[in-house]
Amino acid sequence: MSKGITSREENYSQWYNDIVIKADLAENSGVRGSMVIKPYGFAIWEKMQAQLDKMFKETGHENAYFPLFIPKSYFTKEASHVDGFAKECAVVTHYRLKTTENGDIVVDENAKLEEELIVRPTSETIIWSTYKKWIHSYRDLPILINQWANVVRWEMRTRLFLRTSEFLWQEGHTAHATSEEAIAETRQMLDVYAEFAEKWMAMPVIKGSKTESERFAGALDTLSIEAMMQDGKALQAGTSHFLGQNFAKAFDVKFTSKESKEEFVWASSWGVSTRLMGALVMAHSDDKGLVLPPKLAPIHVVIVPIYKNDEQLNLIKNKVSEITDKLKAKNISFKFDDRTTYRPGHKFAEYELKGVPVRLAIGQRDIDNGTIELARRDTLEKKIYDIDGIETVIENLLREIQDKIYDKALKFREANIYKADTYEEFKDIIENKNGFVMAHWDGTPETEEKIQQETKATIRNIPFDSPEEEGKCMISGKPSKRRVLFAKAY
RNA sequence: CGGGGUGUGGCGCAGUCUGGUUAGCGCGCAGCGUUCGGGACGCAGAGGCCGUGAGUUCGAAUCUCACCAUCCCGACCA
Repeated sequence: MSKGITSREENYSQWYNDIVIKADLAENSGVRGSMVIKPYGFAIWEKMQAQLDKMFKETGHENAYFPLFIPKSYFTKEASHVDGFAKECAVVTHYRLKTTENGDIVVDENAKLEEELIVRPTSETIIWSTYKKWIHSYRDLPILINQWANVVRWEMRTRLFLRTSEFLWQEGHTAHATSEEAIAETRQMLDVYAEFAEKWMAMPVIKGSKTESERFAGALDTLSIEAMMQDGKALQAGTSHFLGQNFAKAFDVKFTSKESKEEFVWASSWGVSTRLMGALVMAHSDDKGLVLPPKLAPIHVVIVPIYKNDEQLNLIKNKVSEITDKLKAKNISFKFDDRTTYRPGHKFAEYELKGVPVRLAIGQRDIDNGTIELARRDTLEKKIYDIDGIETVIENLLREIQDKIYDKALKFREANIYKADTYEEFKDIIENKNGFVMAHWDGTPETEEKIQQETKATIRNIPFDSPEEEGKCMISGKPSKRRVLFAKAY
């Protein structure tokens, strides 16, 4: 029984909170809806960032940085974009405080800004107002830029990592000469996200297009990857938007084409956020704590010494340094936990909580026999190995764990994805089985809305790999060419 | 923004209904000793203007009012 972690069965959402807090990933701050990301949590985020950044650069993108503040007038140029974000914007109205006679600090009303500044909820507007200056000719295109930044969306209800008022993310903003090229970029980046989710986070995802009503504010098309969490709910893990010429028109960004014609620029934008941390937790962890895929674990191997006196400890230390030299050579990260203030059992529990993939325990008994105990976090299995060659065992095991937790997540998803042909069936699955439902839909926002109202399930996306098949909408009976993905979502 | 809950040592809570000497408990913390192959044990410690303000009362953690903070559920959203 783990100390202080609510079981998934008992209360899934409390379980999630417990893991985030007890594994030392993050905590609530003094600011409503904003969290402190703690060193261990941030280390995982840094690993995610490093890999994503590498993938962005491999696909030809460069990093840049745009301002946190957006003048209100920029923000309001693209109508549907404003509609989408207006209700959740933090606004800066003053630039100075003053001290009153009784010592209170108050806003200085004389320091009112001429034009209010919006704290960016996303950066399309500030970036497109900048691109206007950069783009004149087809020779200036494409522009392939990413930025790592924080954004603020004033959410009604927040949850650590899954939805916070301020969050960290990356946002790519690209400009192209043709529609085809922008569409290809949009799709390419979705593929990058999917690859990252599956190969690094060990989290299978379903790629598809959003319906019109779920589209990003200002986009012509929004693509998403959707992952299934252990409670059967969907989590949107990344989005990539084809923006058409909407922002180019709003910000008057034109270029002269090869044919000497003046044309508006085509755009894409795409992003993933610290929400991925929440996805990572909910995809793999168990009632004992976090389970991390080795590729994102800050520490691959923890080594716990078991000893009765200094003499034994010194023997162990010597042996361990031989092992760690070999781990270093293989680029496997490790921690030798020789704290004298905690006993081994305490450390075992602690690293299980933190999801360290592999644990080694070594005591006098092992020194005498030339052995070492290895425990893997994903299955909690323990086994005795010869110290000789342990680094190779670990190297292979890390790879195996990475694959195994992916397989486990995939099997779980497959076991919890259903087909429904009637609305009765559909409602039964959504209410009683928890999971994804593939069903026919007539393509209208009205039907989508009705289903959401009645069941709380939404269309997560229209999967790319959903095969063409003749069907009838389960509500209206109108013809439908393929099934779409329904689920309750985070 | 609607509904509900909670504010008491660092953390988690009891005490509040039925006001009364010194506000308890568990964990944690600091000390000594014994321990150390799955969250150790003993001994003896430190640490509280009971969320804020006003009121009722001889007397308030406890009753009243207001405010603030925070969490959960809904609507909205990555």
